Amino acid sequence: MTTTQSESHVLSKSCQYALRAVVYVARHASSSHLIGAQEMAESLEIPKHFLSKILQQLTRNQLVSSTKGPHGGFYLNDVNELTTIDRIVEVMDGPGLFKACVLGLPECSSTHPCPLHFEVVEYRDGFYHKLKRLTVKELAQFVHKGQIHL
Amino acid sequence: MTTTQSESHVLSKSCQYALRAVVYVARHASSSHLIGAQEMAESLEIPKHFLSKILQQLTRNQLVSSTKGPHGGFYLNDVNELTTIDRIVEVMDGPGLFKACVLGLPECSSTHPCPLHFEVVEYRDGFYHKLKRLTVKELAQFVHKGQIHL
DNA sequence: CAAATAAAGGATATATGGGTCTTTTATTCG
DNA sequence: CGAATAAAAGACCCATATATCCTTTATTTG
Repeated sequence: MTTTQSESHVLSKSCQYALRAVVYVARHASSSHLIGAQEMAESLEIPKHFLSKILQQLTRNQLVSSTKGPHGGFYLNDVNELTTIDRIVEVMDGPGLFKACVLGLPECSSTHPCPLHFEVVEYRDGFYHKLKRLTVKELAQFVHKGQIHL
Repeated sequence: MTTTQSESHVLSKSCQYALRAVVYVARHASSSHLIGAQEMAESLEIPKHFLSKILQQLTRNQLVSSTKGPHGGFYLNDVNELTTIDRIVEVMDGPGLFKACVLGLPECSSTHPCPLHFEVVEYRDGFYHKLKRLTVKELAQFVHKGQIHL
């Protein structure tokens, strides 16, 4: 009797790492003091090379900024700080996530719904709109307060 | 520039298949007319052998009933029909899903929250409680109405 | 009982996300 | 300029979800 349970998750690990990294950068970096992938990987306990890949991807999509060389590293410019969380998710996990059917059907909408559609849309959409309204800057500020941790 | 987007999902494919299969059985099987994995796989366009495995797992956990041999197949007994959807999800994807942190942190709760915790708990919990209140029987009945499809 | 049927079960293959390693490019500083 | 530093980029490996195949067990029917 082998009870195999597949792992499932709302956000991919890459995306989770990306969000934590961005918040970390928002909190610890400034234009005069950049943060390296090394330090970030250690603090957040994320595999270094994997994190580098993720930061690359974020940089390419202009969600974080970087410079090479000594004292180089990552930081957020004024535009980056106003990135909304849904953008990061979109870049990492693709645009399909917030539109996808719970049951995995290719066609599922209010005009052609799966049996679960009307039962659960509100949670998917609510989640989406929340992330759409939340900026990196705001999210990072939460960390100051109370017991909030990364 | 390789923009790798990992696919993410709330429910694993196995779980999605499981839910669709159970609803299919609820709608098409009766104690006098069982449904075979073959027919189900074709109708739902799910790989047959993979579906068989899933049905096995559901049967072992007594969420569906089955008999072997000619005219054998799957059906739901009175108890099976009252299974709530969250049970199926739990059996397929494990119990962790509805408790898991969005950011993947091992410790995350209202007393020790991640930055996103209070922003999104309501959607995770709302989703969970919805599935907890919904039975297979009820879900299957939705399919009768309107344009709902599997 | 024998043959046929279909689920149960186990072993194995494939695809993908996750993770590692090495080389190249850009930048800083002595 | 040359050495050191750190990101960018590409190749590669590993674990797991997904998918397939084959054998065994149970049940029905002639």
